[in-house]
Parts: sequence; C-alpha cells; structure tokens
Amino acid sequence: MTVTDSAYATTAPAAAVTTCAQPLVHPRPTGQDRYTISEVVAATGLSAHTLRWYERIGLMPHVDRSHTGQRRYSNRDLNWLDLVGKLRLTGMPVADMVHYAELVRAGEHTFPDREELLTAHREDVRRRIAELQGTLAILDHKIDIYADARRASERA
Amino acid sequence: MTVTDSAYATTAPAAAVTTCAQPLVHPRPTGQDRYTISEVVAATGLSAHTLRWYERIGLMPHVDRSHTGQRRYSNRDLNWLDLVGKLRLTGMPVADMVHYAELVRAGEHTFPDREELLTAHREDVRRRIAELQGTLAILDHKIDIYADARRASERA
DNA sequence: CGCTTGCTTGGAGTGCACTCCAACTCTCTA
DNA sequence: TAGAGAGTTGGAGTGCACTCCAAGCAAGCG
Repeated sequence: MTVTDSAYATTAPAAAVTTCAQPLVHPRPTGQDRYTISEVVAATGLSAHTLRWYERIGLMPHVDRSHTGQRRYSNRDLNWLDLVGKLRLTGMPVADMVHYAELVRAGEHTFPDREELLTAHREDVRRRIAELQGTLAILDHKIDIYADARRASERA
Repeated sequence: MTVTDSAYATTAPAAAVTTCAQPLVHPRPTGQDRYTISEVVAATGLSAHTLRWYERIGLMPHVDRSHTGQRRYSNRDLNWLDLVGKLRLTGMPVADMVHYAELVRAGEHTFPDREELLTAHREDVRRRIAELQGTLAILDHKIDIYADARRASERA
C-alpha cells in the first residue's frame, strides 16, 4: 500500500464492489478504472467545468490522460472526489481543501498536520450542528405560533 | 419619560456600551427603545454597512429616524435582527429572508404562507443536520486512521 | 468528405453577501 | 471657531465558488 493509496482512498475498494446490488451513491459507470470526464460528471454530480477547475486550483491529484490528451479518471480519483464532496457539504472552504490536498501530495510526514486539520474541522462541524439544533428550536417555536393561529381561525 | 430627539443626541452613544460585562445574547445597550446604529453594531455583531444594506434590500421593517435623519432602532428591530441572525446561521438565502419580511409587512393574512416558508426551511435544516452528522462519521474514521498511525510511530 | 459529439484550453462572467469609498451633514468638546 | 467623531448616501469593489464562452482538436458515422 502506497502513500497515495491510503491518503486519497476514502472508503472501501470501490471497483471490486461491482457485485453490490444498487450502490445508492456515486455509481461507478463501468467496472474499470479509466473514466471520461462525462462519466465522472454522471457519477459525482459535479459539472465538467467544476472538475477541470478543481484540477487547475490543485484540488485534484494528477489526473491521467488518454493518448489524445483527454482526462481519464481512476477509481482513486473518484474516491478523492467523494471525500471532497463530503468536506464541501460541511462548508469547508475550497482553500482549506486545497491545503489538505497539498499535505496529501507532500507525503506521509504530513500525517500530524492532516490529523490536526481534520480535527479542527470536526470541531467546526460539531459547533455548526449545535448551532443548527438551536435554531431548530426557534423555528419550532415560531411555527407553533403560526399553527396555533391557523387552528384557531379554522375553529372559528 | 418623554424621549425627545435632543435627549438622545446628547447621550454619548458608545459610552454605555463599553461597560458591558459580557452578557451571552445581544445585550441591549440601554434599557430604552431608540438605539443608534453603532449601538446595534455592538449588540448584534453585524457591521453598520450590513445594517444599512439590509434596509436597502427590504430585509428590515421601516427603521425610525431622528430629527437629523439618523437611524434609531427599536427593541422590535433588535428582535427582528435576532431572528434574521438565526435564519442566516442556518444558511437561509437573503432573498428568502426578504420574502419572509415582505410577508410580515403584508399583515396577518400571510400567516399560512409564513408557516409554510418556515416549515420548508425547517425541513432543510433537518436535512443539513443529518448531512453534517454523516460527514462527522467519515471525519471520525479518517482521524482515527491518522491517530493510529501517530500512535504506531510513537511506539516505534 | 462533412457532420456530430465529446473533449480541450485560458480567460471572462455570474451570483451571493457583503464591504468599502468619497463626499457630505450634524453635534459635541476644547 | 476648529476639529473630532458619529452618522448619511449611491455606487463601486471584494472574495468565494463556480459557470460559461469561443475556438479548436479528435473520433466515429453515412
């Protein structure tokens, strides 16, 4: 297992799992390992623009090319995009994700830095969850008021 | 107590605020009902720019003015800004908040619309909490991997 | 051969939510 | 009376995360 294997791979070995009945998230278009950009668009929901932009800003490991210069994404790339998608969902700024990608490229000696970055982000996510739950209570309260008013007017 | 404009003009605006110990939520600078923009800045954490911008885009009810044309915010305005702040924390787009503000201005007959808007938003918030919790699990998993590596190297 | 489809590029444009600027007025204090 | 300091305005600028564009290349098909 190489450095990049462990680093860019988010979850299970994905290509091997073709027997899986209906993977809900990110169906891998073929069982193979060289996907065109449009296949990746279909698999990830990102636009081709965004995929190329991610590459330009250094958010992707080097994507392989066909003999005609077209991108060929590997399963590892897809796994990486999976992680990026999760981090993005949590509102991590792209700049931070780029930083993380740089750490991954730099090699195993950045493990502590990566752990720290993710731990800090986890704290952030926890804080946000708490925040959202607090707001949920306020929302409930206001909705109750409107619902009470509605029930009162329906009775009348 | 009759609150005249000149009475407020002579009151040093910031003086009252500097003493404030650190009440958790939105300390109301004076016990009164006509706050200057800088008092509202101190109370809400929003910038004066943002407060004026909120007004321009229709996110505020009409803010009262002093005889010299300066804004004087009421406690009701502060309460409204409080709600806006909560909604903003949950990532509600400003356009939606403006829509809600319009409904409020339109009167009580918009109660059902308001209830619907808030209910839809609550669903959104719930979805986001679930999303964040899902990501938390992935974060935990990756942090574990790095932590294991660190402990292994510390033992070695 | 021409046509369509899919991909390539750098750079420009978009939408959101602020954020700042220049030029001005008003009031208070020295 | 001069200057500091808080406030006013419309419009321009900023940063982020895309999103689109124009021009061009390569492969497959009739």
